[in-house]
Amino acid sequence: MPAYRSELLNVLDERQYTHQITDAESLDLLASQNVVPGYVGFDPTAASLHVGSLVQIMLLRRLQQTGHKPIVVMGGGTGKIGDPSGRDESRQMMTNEVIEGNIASIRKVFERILTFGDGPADAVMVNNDEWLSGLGYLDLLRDVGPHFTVNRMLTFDSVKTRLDREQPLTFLEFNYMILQAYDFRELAQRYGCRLQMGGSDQWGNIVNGIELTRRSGGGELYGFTTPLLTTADGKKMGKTASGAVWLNEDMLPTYDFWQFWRNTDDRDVGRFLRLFTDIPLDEIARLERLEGAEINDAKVALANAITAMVRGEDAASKAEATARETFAGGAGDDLPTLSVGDGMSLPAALTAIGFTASNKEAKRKIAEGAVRLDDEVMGDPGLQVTVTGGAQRRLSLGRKKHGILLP
RNA sequence: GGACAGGUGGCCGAGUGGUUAAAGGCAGCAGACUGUAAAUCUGCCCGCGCAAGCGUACGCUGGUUCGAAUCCAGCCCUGUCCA
Repeated sequence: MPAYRSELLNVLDERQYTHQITDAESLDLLASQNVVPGYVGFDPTAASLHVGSLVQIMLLRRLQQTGHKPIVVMGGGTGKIGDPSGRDESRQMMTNEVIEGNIASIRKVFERILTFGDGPADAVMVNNDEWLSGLGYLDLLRDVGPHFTVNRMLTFDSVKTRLDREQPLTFLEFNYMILQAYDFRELAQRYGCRLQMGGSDQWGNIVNGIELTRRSGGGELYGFTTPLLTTADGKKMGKTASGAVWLNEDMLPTYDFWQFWRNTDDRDVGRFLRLFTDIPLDEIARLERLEGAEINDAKVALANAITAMVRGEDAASKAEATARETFAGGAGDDLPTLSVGDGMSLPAALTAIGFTASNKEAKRKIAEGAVRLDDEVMGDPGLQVTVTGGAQRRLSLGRKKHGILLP
């Protein structure tokens, strides 16, 4: 473990974000003497980022926590193209209005995690469409074209895997890396940005930006990547059963967000605590030593900390309270609710509350004995569910999905 | 532009005229076991319907046939090689 002189690299190292650094020594020196503006790029392909992007978001948070300036770059321009990295299919192109809407929505989460403003270490958010959309093709070719050889571009993983698999890679996507390199140089000029961070799959793109800038006399820039984050059972972060784990509240209820972290694999708990929370390292070490059922305390701490950061303190404590009540057999008020009116068939209720995707699936679950009403197994798919008076009933699918039925 | 090979359910991938809502695998959901974990075993896994049944589905559009994912024609898309 090399001890760095800058707080930035020490923190990143201790919390295990480090995968590769282009020139650790120089970056370390720079960060120990100056405020370093650094950026991470995000694609506004949806109205929310999901937990797969959280490591990168945390990089910006750590940057700010150690006194530097985070720049959130929204790939409004590059988003029109689509990064071929890790993708085997081309993305759909989006209209400007959709992209604008997505950026505004994504910004809400960043405002919780970073401090925005005009100060030297305040975060800023920029859209690379600002400079990319105005580029003239011939100008770009003359300016940037000479610095890239196709030979080299063909060696990049993102390109190679596509070609090896005999899958299409359009010229449009092939140009992605050039535009990302252009971004880095542009950010260096506009904001004095010196550092780009990202997942390990971005290494090639980052290095391109550094080289482009150096070759065109723009000075020395640095790159930092994190390891590709997978869960202990080898899956990519961010996707679960019912889809992506979205950061935005309107895309995923806070209770479900909290549950996602509460259900973390034992083996991931320590790592996630370091990466995704500000909990001090010695406290994390203590939590990590918990064994057997006690490790559940660490999972609650994890879920609370992340939920508080992304959704707010209140939302987090509500989710925790609901979970505690619910798993003790009660019904917390953060659970999904459904009004059944004068009565509703059981399968229809299961689908309406979002536990099953179709009535058909609901009936199968009923037949499997997975559906309970007030903790009593319901085996009759024809059952009409009613709620009388001011009462409420608890509808459950499996051990984990619970909801409240109202009249 | 030419030759050849392809386009199947969330993904991968069988299937060359009926018994195919379509093998198998992955992912997923549920049950058992547990600690709201993992691993393991079991069941399920297009939709509507209580059900009988019906409706959709194998790139698109037509056609042949009692019957087509499977045969024919045209079109669209992808890859490899050639020009």
